[in-house]
Amino acid sequence: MIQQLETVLKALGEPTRLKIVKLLSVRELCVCELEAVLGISQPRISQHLRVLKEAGIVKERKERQRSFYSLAGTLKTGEIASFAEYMRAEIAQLPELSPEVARLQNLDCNEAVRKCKNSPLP
Amino acid sequence: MIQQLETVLKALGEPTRLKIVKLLSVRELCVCELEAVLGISQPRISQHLRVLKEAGIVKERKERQRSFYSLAGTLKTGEIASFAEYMRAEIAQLPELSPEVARLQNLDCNEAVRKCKNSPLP
DNA sequence: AATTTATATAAGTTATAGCTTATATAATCC
DNA sequence: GGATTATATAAGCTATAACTTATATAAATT
Repeated sequence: MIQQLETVLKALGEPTRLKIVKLLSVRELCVCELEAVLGISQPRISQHLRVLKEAGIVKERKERQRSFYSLAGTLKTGEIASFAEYMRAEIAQLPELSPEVARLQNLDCNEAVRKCKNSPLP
Repeated sequence: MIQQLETVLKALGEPTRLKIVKLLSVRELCVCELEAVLGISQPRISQHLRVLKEAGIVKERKERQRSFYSLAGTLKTGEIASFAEYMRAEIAQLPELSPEVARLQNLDCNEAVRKCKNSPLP
C-alpha cells in the first residue's frame, strides 16, 4: 500500500504532470494535442505519460495511429482517497511499519531505549 | 497553488517521510525518538523533517534541548483537500495553466494547429 | 567551565529523475 | 512500396534529491 501510494505521489509531484492531469480532466487528448497545448517536446510528453500510466493515473486508448490519454476512473476518488486511507489506517496494520511500531511501543522499557530517554523531560 | 501542491506531493512521495507522517499521527515525537523508532541516522531524520516542515506538513515545538514534531493541523484536511481542490478548480482560473488553456481552446482554428490536426480522425 | 546530550547544517558522494537528441516502430497516405 | 505521421524508446547529459560523514550550536549536566 505504501509503495503504491508513494508511486502515485511521486507521479503527481511534478509540475508538467500536474498540468497534464488537469488538462486531461477537461477532455481526452492525444499526444500530439498535448504537444501543441503544452508547447514541449513529444518525447518529454510520452515519458511523463508513461509515469502517469504506470502509477495508474491515466489510461491509454489507441485509435488508428494516435494514442489518446484520459484520466483513469480511479483518479478523482481513488488516488486522493488512497492518501486519506493511509492516514486513516490503523498503524498496526501497515506491514511496512511493523518494525517501527514495535520500537515505538517499546521506547520506554527495553534495551532499545536510547540516549535521549536517559534524560527524560518532566 | 500548483507550486504549493507540488511541494506537498513531493514531500509526501518518499517512503521515509510517509512513515514519519504516519508515526506522527500516533503522537508527537522528538527527533531522537524518531531516530530510535526508525533506526536511521539523526541527520537523515532532521533533513526529512525539514522537507516536511517546509511543505507545511509538520510543525515543530522546542522544549529544552529537544525538538518535538507533530502533524500540522492542516494535514488531514488541508493537504489532501488541496489536490482535490486543484482537480475541482475551474481550469480557466489556474494562472499557471493559462497559456495551455488558450492553446487548447484554439487547437482547431488557428496557426497553432499542428500537424496532427491535418489528418483529423473521423 | 568542561562534558554530554539533542539537534541542525554543511560538504561531499551517489543515486535518481528529467530533458534533449537520435532512432525505432507502426499506421497512414500518395 | 516509399514517404509521412504519430508515438515510443534508448542513450547521453544535467539537475535534483538522498545519504553519509563531519562539524556547529545550544541546552543540560557534572
